[in-house]
Amino acid sequence: MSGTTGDRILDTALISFGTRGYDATSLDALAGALDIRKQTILYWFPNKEAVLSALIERSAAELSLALEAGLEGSGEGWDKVAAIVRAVFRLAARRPELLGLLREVARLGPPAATQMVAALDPLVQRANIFLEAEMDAGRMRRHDPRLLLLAIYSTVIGMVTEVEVFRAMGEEPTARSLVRRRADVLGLLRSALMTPVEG
Amino acid sequence: MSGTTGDRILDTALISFGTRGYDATSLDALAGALDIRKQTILYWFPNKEAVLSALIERSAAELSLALEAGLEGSGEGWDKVAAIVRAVFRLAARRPELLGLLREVARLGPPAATQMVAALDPLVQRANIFLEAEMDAGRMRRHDPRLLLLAIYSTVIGMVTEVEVFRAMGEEPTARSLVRRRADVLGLLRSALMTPVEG
DNA sequence: CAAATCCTCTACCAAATGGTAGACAACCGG
DNA sequence: CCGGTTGTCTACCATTTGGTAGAGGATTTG
Repeated sequence: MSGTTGDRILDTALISFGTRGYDATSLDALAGALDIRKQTILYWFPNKEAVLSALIERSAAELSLALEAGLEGSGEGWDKVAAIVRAVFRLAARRPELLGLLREVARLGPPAATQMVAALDPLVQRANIFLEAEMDAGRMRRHDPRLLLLAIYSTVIGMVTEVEVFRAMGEEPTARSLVRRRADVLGLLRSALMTPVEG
Repeated sequence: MSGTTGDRILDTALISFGTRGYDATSLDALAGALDIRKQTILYWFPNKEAVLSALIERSAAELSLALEAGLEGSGEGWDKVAAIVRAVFRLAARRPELLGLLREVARLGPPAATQMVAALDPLVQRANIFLEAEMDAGRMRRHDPRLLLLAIYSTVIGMVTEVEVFRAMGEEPTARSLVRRRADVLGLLRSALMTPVEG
């Protein structure tokens, strides 16, 4: 995967924290998955919390990178929103742990959640500015941009990370099902966000 | 709060599982909060998992009761959706643990998630039938009703339970902020779901 | 080549966890 | 008033947890 043992630890921690959860991942289990001893982890990080903290920083960076692309390129208006939503679904398919971690950290609360939100702040700012501009241009319905962002976040992240609910409802977590969900979310969001075209 | 010690245990477990989480709640802590010994818990329930299981059953019933009311009374079309969303927000204000538990159980996965979904199945069925009828009547945009339900679920539950994200973003969890979120969600959902009135 | 640095390991440890065994008091029907 | 049931407790226990202490091999550096 990557260079130092420290990096490998974070790689594995991402998967385990992002799927099983932080509490449910013991240092021993983490070490076991890497075929090293727990003391090696504690050499690279002073304690378990520090592993999470470093992981948050790294993951926020990767998340930002993946989504900034959407905010950067690709037209404006709805196209841009769609591009970002697509980017999130792409992440859900290729790196589900990353979104899982986001959710887990949100659940853990401070200080982890605070750190994650802080690390994602630039992204949030850009999104806010974009949304306001769209509203000013009359392409999007007026809303409090912060609330709007959180609503979009809830919807998309939920549709992408509530694996267990889907499984329990009989939806197998296949690539096909993910595509269907994406189409649905896109349709819903367009109706919800965009002002109807007149003509 | 209520009758038997078994009930009191569930009362307290609801709060703790629903806010701190299942893993983060030890039997000792649970007992401590009730000023009893952990062995008393293990007298009423064979093990920790059984506490969760009983709690799920009880909470699903309460949840159903609170929401069935919305599905039962109050007009049709949008009014009904709004009534249910309002019911959820009312729960968020009065019994946040209940929604917290829902979320926690969804995260825990089988068997807990499966049990919860099964217990809520009647509610889901009714909601599905309602949505299909609305679509057939042309009042709502066409969607796969299951996906639609999950999208609404994600949005509303997210906006109501992602306390930590809101806090980390500087939104204090006040009653006022909850009301604003409710208004926003209602607005968004109406645009997303309902076919525009023509005339 | 010696000394320091870097990295991983073995050996522990105290605290907490879920759970078992069984004493003991209160209560209740015959 | 007595035998059984019910409910809570004390006393343990094995396992797991996050973490410490420090030995020892490799690698770099003077």
